Formats: sequence, C-alpha cells, structure tokens
Amino acid sequence: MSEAAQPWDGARIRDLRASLLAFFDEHQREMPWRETSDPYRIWVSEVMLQQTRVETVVPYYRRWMERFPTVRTLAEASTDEVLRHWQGLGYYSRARNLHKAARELQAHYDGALPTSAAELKQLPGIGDYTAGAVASIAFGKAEPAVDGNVRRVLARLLDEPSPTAGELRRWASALVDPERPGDFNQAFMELGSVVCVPRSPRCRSCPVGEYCRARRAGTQEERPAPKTRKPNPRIVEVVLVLRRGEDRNCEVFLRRRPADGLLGGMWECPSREANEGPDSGSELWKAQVRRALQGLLNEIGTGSDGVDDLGDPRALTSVDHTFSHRRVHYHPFEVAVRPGRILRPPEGSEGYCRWVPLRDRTRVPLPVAQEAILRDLELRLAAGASLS
DNA sequence: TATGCGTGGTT
DNA sequence: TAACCAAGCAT
Repeated sequence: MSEAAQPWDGARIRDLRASLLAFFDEHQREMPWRETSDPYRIWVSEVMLQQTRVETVVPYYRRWMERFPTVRTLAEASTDEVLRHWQGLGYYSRARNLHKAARELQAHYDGALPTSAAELKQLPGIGDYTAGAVASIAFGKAEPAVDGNVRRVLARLLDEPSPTAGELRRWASALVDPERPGDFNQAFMELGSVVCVPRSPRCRSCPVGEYCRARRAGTQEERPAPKTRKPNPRIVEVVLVLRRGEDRNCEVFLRRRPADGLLGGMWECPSREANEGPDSGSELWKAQVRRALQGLLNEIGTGSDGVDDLGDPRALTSVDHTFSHRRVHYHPFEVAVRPGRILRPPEGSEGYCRWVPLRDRTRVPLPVAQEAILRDLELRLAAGASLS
C-alpha cells in the first residue's frame, strides 16, 4: 500500500545500513548468546527474550544451557524439568512450545533446525519475529525481524503514529542489510533499547537521527501512539495449604494445573475463586472460606476425613500477585492432617497431584505467588509458630 | 484485529 | 500507588 510513506532511496538505505552497523560494531552489549553461532542457542535466546528484558533472561539462559545444551537433551527432558528451568520467567507456554518443538525436530529432523523463516514459523512458539530473528542471526538470511524496538524506531523515523504490522514488515524488509542481516536486525533492536527508548529518547546520540521525521517534527515522544488497555480484573482466591507433618520436614499437597491457559502445567496448592474478600464482613468471609476449603477437599477426593480443625483453619499471610491480565489476592489457609491418619491422592490421579516435601519443592515448577505462599509457611514452621 | 498469557523494573 | 512496558505468540 503506502509505498510513498517510505522516503528512502537506494543511497539513503545504504547509508542507514552503514550507520546502524557501525553503531552496533561500536556499542553492542555483551550477551551470552552473542558468543555462539549454534542455531539452537540462538533460538532459545530469542524465545526467552519474547516480552522479557535482557538482564532478566541472562541467568535463565545460562542455567538452561547447562542443563539442555542441545535439541536432543531438551527433547528427552520431562515437562516438569523444562518448566522448572523456566520458573519465574513467565509466559510458560513459551517453555511448553520450545519443548514440543524440540521433540518434533528430534523426531523428524535429527534435531536440526530448518534454515528458512517460513519453515521456522511452522514450529510452535515461533512467529514472524522469532522466525526472522533466527533465520537472519543463525542462518544469514535477509529476513526482517520486527519487535517492539523496531516498531518504535520505524514509527519515529517515519513519524507514523500507528503503523500496521504489514507496513512495518515491508519497511524492515527494505532496510535489512543482505550482507549482514543478523547484525543489522540486532543493531536495529539495540538502537531501540539503548538510544531510541520509549521515554526521553537520546536523540543527540542517534546514529540515524538525520533521517528521523519525528525528531524533526518534535513528536518523538508521541511515536508510536500508546495502545488502549483494559483494566485488570481483581480476583480473590482461597488457597488450601494442606500439610502432613509438623515441622519444616512436612509435606504439602500440590496439584498440577491443566496444560493450557494461565500457568499451564505449573504446580500449586489447590485453590478456588471467592466471591468477595475479607472486607465484606468477617462472618460472611469465614463461612465462605470454610465452604471453599471443604469444596477443595471434596475436589481432591478426601472429604474432611483425616483433616483437623476445618472449623477454624489457620490463616497464613495473604499474597497479592499481578498477572498479565488479572490481579489476584491469595488467601492461604493452613489445614493439617491429623497425626496417624493417612490422606492419599485419589486413585488414578498419579502425576496430577502429589504430596511434596516442603524443603524439596524445587523439584516441581511453582508459580511465583505459590512459592511465596510456601516460603511463608516454611518460615512459620521454622520459627515454631505452628506449635502454639 | 482483539484478547489472553507472567514477571519485574521504571517512572 | 498505579500505569507502563519489555527481542511476541496463539487463537
């Protein structure tokens, strides 16, 4: 469509490429995945970097490569172990898709990645951006890679408030340097994350400032235009912290969430949504808590048999957690199994729920909020607070 | 095209 | 405190 929106002729394109590559050669930051040409490692880094900051990714990337150095080692690992190495990074479907893709590659292509962007895009978890990034960085293909940085830089260069994905892709395709496509794409992103930042961009240090329409117009702070967001709903959840044993050596009852959706495949204490929080009236709240806990016990197939003192469960420290699209106020309640009674996970549910030693909980992947709940429990038990 | 999907840092 | 946002993908 609007070819006219792209003001660059051949000479300017060559100059833009040279300026960006010179900037990259001079100012690029050190990153562990820039020390390798292994397509697998570059792929993993790109997936980890989706919606995630470089500094956050680095330690995860190092641990990942120590444990899963090849497609094969990843393909042969269990879902739990894969998710454990992703624990805390968020967007857990990335880990599940990476695992699934590794198994496909190992099964059909002897563990080798395809080299074209179109083929890469067929793999789960690889979209337009990641396909272009891996194809250009690992395989030297002249493919565009439009991430949030590139989108912002292009919107400013052309002073376009809301460029479409198609426009961005066309502009980036025209710009990418066929001689050094991987370096060019990384240079574009590096510029966005170091110089052409969202607020207060450092235009005086910009290597391509002479081509920037927004800078000339003084509109760089307004490009691109912000997206509208829906407010996050606030949810209250009652959490059943079922404990077997008296001290830090106790076990807790955990179950695995369904493979899809929020925190898919992660483990947690059983919980259910409440209608209202504790502010809505103490007696009402207490009754609701008892009903929720009893319902959870029924769900996991135990009833109240063997469970102590459900009439007055012990409230633990509440935990607030913000997810990408909701805010949850967790109210954990500690329920102890009466000594001498044996409470078993329901038959046929093996692998779906289990007792886990509190001190060994790193063996299962836990969401951040669940880890906070269990850490609080551990501290209380260590302090002897449960012996009152 | 719009929405769901984590977490942590910055302002 | 709350809003914003970061090397996006799937549906």
